[in-house]
Amino acid sequence: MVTTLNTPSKLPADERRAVTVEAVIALAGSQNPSDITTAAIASHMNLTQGALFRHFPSKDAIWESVMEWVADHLLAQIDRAATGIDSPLAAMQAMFMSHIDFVVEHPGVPRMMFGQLQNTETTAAKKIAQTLIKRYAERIGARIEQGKANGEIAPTVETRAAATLFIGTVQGLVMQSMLSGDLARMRTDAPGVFAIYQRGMRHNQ
Amino acid sequence: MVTTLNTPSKLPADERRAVTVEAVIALAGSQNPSDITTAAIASHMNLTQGALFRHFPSKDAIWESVMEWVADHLLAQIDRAATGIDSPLAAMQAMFMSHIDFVVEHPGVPRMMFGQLQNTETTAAKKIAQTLIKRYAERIGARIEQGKANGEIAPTVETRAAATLFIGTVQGLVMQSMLSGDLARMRTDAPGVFAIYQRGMRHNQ
DNA sequence: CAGTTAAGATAGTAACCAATTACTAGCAGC
DNA sequence: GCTGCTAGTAATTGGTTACTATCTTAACTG
Repeated sequence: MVTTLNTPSKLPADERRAVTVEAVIALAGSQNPSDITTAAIASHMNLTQGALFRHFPSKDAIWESVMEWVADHLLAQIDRAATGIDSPLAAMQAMFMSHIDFVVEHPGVPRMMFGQLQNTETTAAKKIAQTLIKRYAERIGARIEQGKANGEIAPTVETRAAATLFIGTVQGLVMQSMLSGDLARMRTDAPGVFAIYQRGMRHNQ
Repeated sequence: MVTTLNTPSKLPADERRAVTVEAVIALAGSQNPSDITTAAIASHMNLTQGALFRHFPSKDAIWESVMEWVADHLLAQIDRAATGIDSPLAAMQAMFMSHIDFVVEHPGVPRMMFGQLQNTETTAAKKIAQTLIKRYAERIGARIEQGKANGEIAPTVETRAAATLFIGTVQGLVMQSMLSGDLARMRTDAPGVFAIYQRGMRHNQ
């Protein structure tokens, strides 16, 4: 009756791919993504290096899967945070905080995003990262337009600039916490930072 | 009378080091810093790879020199932009625009900064990058305090949060332009973005 | 102009990395 | 109980990288 709770040494292909993605995300939390080797990925999941290539045709394909995971989960998380909130500014605040939570839970994610966007050749993984940010900006932009129609947001605000600033604000927080090495600091700093953003957007009265 | 204007084949050590730094900055403008090889650096300056190690003990030492160059020049540029401007908010705007100009002129710089900050081991180059951002934040923080005393900036604004947001704002613009591949877009988007920031900071009346 | 030396060329080396290959254990279905 | 499939191992390959040892040359200097 000694049932082992460890993952079995052999996994079906789709599960193995999922575990691989998780391994990469975990590793990115503690080292520069650009020097995560296939050997490191494999050893982190108790597998030999060569076995990885039974499930992925190349290392690039691994990155592609990882970035897909990131895009799906991040967008789902901010969508979930914003549902049921009528006020555009309040919805944006919920998305902001939920994004921060996501990063604190998965510290490897911003590192991977930065890493992908630095590639000058357009890899598949980079394209996914680009699409993610584009969709993110669209969601924010829609709320801003709502807010303008609403009277909540000043009509003089440029929508594209405001969406850029929103994303930049998150990135700034991430960067500062990467500098200090204290990820939790992001959560405590977030409200004050967002307050200034909100103040810049809100229509007086 | 055929005086060649080309740089001579041999250079004194200090000049060679300066040229090396420039080569790295140029290369970072068109490729991921983490795969700039010593061979690529050397060939970009018409030198053999081995010759580099006459002037630098290691590749890390090259990165150290490069980051020193960045820190010195960026801080000098924003200081120059702000001198003689009494209004804190106006000074911050000048620093903002001047920072954007710096990045447009040296597109490799943000890439290198991101690259350095992703290293988890604390290299000498990373320490310089950290110090740079710390000093930058101090300069911005000082202006914010001036503005509060001045009555120009709302007293409710948290100084640290506002400094974080300032830097994040620049980073957001950089990131968006890296996404689109259109660096010049940064210049056109910058005023609208800064306007929102300024609106969030300013004391009403 | 001769002698010195700093700077560069050439040709390595050891370490590392992604990808491939030959082989094997375990299981399912006829 | 054999057959074939799936997932894995272990060893190896070709290529790249930072760094070095040794020889060569260009540029000052007295």
